[in-house]
Amino acid sequence: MKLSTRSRYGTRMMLDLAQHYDEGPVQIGNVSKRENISVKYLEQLIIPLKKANFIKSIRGPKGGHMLAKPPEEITVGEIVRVLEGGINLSNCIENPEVCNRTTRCLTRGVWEEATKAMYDKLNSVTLSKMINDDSSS
Amino acid sequence: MKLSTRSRYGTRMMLDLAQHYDEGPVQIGNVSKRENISVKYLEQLIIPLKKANFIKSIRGPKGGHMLAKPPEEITVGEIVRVLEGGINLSNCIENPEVCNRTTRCLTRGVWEEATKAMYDKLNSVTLSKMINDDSSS
DNA sequence: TCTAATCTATAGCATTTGGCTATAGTATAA
DNA sequence: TTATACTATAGCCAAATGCTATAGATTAGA
Repeated sequence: MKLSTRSRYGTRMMLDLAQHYDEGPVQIGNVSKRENISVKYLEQLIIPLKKANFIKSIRGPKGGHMLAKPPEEITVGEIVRVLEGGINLSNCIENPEVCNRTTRCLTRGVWEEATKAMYDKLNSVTLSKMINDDSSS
Repeated sequence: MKLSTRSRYGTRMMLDLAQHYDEGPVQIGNVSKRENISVKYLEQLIIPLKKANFIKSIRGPKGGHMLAKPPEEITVGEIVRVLEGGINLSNCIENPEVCNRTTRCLTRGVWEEATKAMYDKLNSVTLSKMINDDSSS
């Protein structure tokens, strides 16, 4: 019942980009140093985030990555949804055949509701909110 | 980001026991047949549930297992907490050294809040509620 | 035009975790 | 005393995770 490092590292990267928003493109190597995450791993996380239109990239020398929209318009929930494999606590929703007759549906609803509660919370937090709420910066 | 089968199977077993509450001890073999879960796997799940005082067992022939308290006093959240390994989306709470300086604490709070939101929901659902809410029974 | 600095894509692998099975018991009602 | 239950621990296979490596494509600037 852990979030994958994809989500957690990806969120940290997005937060790093948010902190350097308006400073032009940020090189992935710099994010790597600051966040202590391998360049190659970050590169993998960038791909889906670009496809989801959260990051835009500029190629060539002096290129780099930056948020595709302002930090107040990106929520943690969106980032997690993009990076995490599935978004449900159980997969009996997509695959009803894993249920047996006796307690079918009895447990399903709870897992759905709990998943929703979690994402509702994550959706309520934007990158700018995270930065502003930080008391140590 | 899936719940383990321990939690899901364990919840189904508890639900099964709840449905046969007041019928005397339930043999693990019967739960196994009804829920289509291996006896040996169920036996493993019973141990922690007994330690947490959610199940009591009677040995010998005609023995079996039963809920240690009424279904309305047991919540899904309690069951999941007992059966799931960790209860947090991230383990940077217990192990602060996995955090790096730059974004320390910035992300931690979100994971904590989302975890709490999920458990708040699970804690609000009792076994009896699940049975009564079922429209197909 | 060339090239260094960057981003892109895919494959692969080592470790961990999850999910389950097997073995060897212990306890007890009939 | 024995069949029917429950208890405890070890081990194994498969899948997922977390990361690394290799090869290549793009492009601003000299």
